[in-house]
Amino acid sequence: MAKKLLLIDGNSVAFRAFFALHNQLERFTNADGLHTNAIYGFNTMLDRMIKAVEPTDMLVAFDAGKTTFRTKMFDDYKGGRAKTPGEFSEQMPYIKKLLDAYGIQHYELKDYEADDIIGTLAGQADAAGYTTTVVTGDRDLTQLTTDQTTVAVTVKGVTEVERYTPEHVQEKLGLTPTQIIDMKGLTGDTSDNYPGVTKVGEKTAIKLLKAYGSIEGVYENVDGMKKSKMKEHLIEDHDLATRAKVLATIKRDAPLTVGLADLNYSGPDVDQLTDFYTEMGFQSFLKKLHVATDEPAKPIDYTVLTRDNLTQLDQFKDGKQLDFYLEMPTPNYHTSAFAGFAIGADGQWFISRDVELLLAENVQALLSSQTVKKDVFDMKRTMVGLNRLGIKLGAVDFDLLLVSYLLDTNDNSNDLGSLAEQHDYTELQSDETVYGKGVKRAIPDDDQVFFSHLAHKLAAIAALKPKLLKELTENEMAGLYDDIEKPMATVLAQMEMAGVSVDSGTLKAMGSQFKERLSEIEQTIYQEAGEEFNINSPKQLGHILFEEMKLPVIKKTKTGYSTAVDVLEKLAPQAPIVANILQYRQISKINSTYVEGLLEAIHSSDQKVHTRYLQTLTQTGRLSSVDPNLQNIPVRLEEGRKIRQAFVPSHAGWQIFSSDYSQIELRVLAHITGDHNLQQAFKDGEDIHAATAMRIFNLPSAADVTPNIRRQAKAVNFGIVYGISDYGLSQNIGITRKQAKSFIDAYFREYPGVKTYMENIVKTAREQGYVETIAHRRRYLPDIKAKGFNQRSFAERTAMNTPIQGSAADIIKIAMIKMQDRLKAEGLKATMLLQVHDELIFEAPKEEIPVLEKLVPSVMDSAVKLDVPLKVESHFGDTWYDAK
DNA sequence: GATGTCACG
DNA sequence: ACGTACGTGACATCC
Repeated sequence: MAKKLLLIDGNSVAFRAFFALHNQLERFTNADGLHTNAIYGFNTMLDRMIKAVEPTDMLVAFDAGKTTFRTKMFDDYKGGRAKTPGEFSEQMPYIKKLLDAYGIQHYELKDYEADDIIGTLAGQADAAGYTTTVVTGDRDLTQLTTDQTTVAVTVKGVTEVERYTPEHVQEKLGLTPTQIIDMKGLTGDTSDNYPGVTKVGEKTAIKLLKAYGSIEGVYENVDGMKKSKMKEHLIEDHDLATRAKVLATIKRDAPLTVGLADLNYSGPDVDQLTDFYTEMGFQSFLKKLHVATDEPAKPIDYTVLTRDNLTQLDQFKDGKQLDFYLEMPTPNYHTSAFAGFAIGADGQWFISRDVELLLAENVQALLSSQTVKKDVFDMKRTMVGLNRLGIKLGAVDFDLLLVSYLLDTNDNSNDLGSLAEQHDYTELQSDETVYGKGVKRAIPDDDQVFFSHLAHKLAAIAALKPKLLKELTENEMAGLYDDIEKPMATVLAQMEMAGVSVDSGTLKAMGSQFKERLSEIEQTIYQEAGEEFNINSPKQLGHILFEEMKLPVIKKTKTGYSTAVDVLEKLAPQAPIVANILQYRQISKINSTYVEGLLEAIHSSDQKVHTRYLQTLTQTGRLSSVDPNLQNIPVRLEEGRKIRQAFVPSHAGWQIFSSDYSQIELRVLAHITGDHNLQQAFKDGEDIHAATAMRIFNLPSAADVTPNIRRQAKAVNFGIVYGISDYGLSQNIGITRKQAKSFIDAYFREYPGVKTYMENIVKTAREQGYVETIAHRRRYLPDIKAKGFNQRSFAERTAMNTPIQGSAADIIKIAMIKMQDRLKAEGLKATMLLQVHDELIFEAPKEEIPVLEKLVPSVMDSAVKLDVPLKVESHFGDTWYDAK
């Protein structure tokens, strides 16, 4: 196995940890009065790094004492430093004790600093082909960076690190890692108290090194430099620079008495660590430790169900409730195999791997019964799964997944075990623990292991039901659950099962056209660039555009030059290659995601795609769609829109019918803010963007609203919904920040109710910790009180946006439930297929189209009663493309 | 697995 | 001065 070495600069990280938690110094003491903040912080860092690196070998290096070869060389090395606080020193022995419990080597060497130990080992590790990570709080160690050695420097506290690779050093400083030593030589180091060349700081040093490569190079050329103060200083301080370089150079050949062979890391000694945490009073680590150490599952009673004992289930016939769980090993329940099931109540659990047993008459009767209530985890998944076996699931009472999502959208997991644990039910292991993860994930062969896991799942559902339903009622969300989300799950299951027919012939034809065009554009681009490269690689593309072709850099990303559309659009006039790249990107996106991706998703059995709507994912209450995502099929640009021609009705003589809410979010805004002017505009049926334009730009008549002015007003309207900032608006429509600010001020002046609402909703969020939608859907916003401006601002914008986006989601969900009822009640063949946030898409026999044209809008616009009217527009045609 | 990019509302 | 629009998912690249 590949060796991965983690080297930690003990003193430096401990010191960082001490100061990161310095303001909490008095909170962090154990029963004996020992300060523990540095130990705690060190442990946190250790856990994170071990998790991130997954090292096979580890060592923590410490400084040995006051004197080192550096102080021998220069008395005042690290002189003038403030005395180490006693509260810090007292913790050092315990950090070493912590390391012992972790089974991690630690080492110090007389006359050498921790850096030198690390430098030496990292060098040996590179030579031996290890991958090495160095953790330190000291930027100087970045000189150790190589292709195999990454240096992670702590920033802000100890848990966040900046990773230096040779590329990152190059990008940040424009230097190679070894040139960092020369830089330190030129600049000196005030914290280590040694001077370099007078008046030479980082900037000057980098410039010199870029020109001459090294300190030696600088001095070889110093005579030829033109006369300047800098030249004088360089000559005058030559000795200082030479000495500083030696001081800054980390030893790669310290006489260590440990070697790579001694560093094997195989995990902590849990007993020893438990004792240590107990001594330190680290409750949270104690808890984590015992969660992390896969405790064996608690024994649980269950009965293996067979053909011979099926009648035992008849005891539940007259029962009021029954727990049921159907295990499918992969996420996509439209295609997953069946691994088994569990059924029962009140601690009587019946388990089997054989889902055929569910087809037995008495079992089917229980599942489809309208009087025997079922408690499950993920009813939609269960319904679709059972449907594949030809079984209906009737009368679901409690869906643990759905309820726990509603209670807190933040901690939603799709794993029953993790979810149960979040609600303090710890007897159920996670699927990852029992089944494994990644390629190793598999249903256990061992019946005992698998069956007890399934039995535990039922036990968890049963145990959590009363508690969670009580919380739901306390939070006024019982109605949301009973009247919206639960029926919604059934409707969604039906839509998913129905699926949408996709004409693969159309897609394939489009695909070959796209491929042809792509290779043409590709050749043009290569010619314009003068070389071949991977256009899909932002890294290579950035190199070509900004280094080879020297185009101006407009925006940078974390890792390099940004090549996003807005950047490329600005560059397009300067070089023809840019327009071609944009074209290439557009087509390649359409082809890979929507032609090839969609073709992959077509079920060969019925030539349809069956998406899965994720009902318990978004923070606002919207749905999301995966596998394939049918909520982002292109529409804005004609090129992509053509993809919709491949979405066709599943029967001859049928058509696609679509209805969408017009401006639903702005209508919701008008409703919940109660703003008179905004409400009036909708009541009068005005063009809302034009109306806003007239108001904020103070235009006398509708004739004065030019398309451009309307576009700007539209952006302001959107901005308001998103929780506006002047900067955001200015970026969006390309105006100055000041102009944007004046637009916003004007908006709030004209719509004062909106202003009051925005102020109040943020205040409410701060006071109660959450915001809610018209259907009482909650979103908790813990960051609303965050110290960081950025975090807090984000939470504030979210507080403004969520009630709007979320209420719109509530409305269309209600409409969908009513719609499905009406289709059935009216005896229509029309089928609801898709939901795209504010629109519903159906397929129907041509004859039913006139019916739908009346029925769908009337159901949608009467779904809820708002203070403003809801408006719905409809379209239809032979394909989704034509329903426009 | 993270990152950048781009498709949608 | 902070550094930004809200909510999603899929793909390709590169480590």
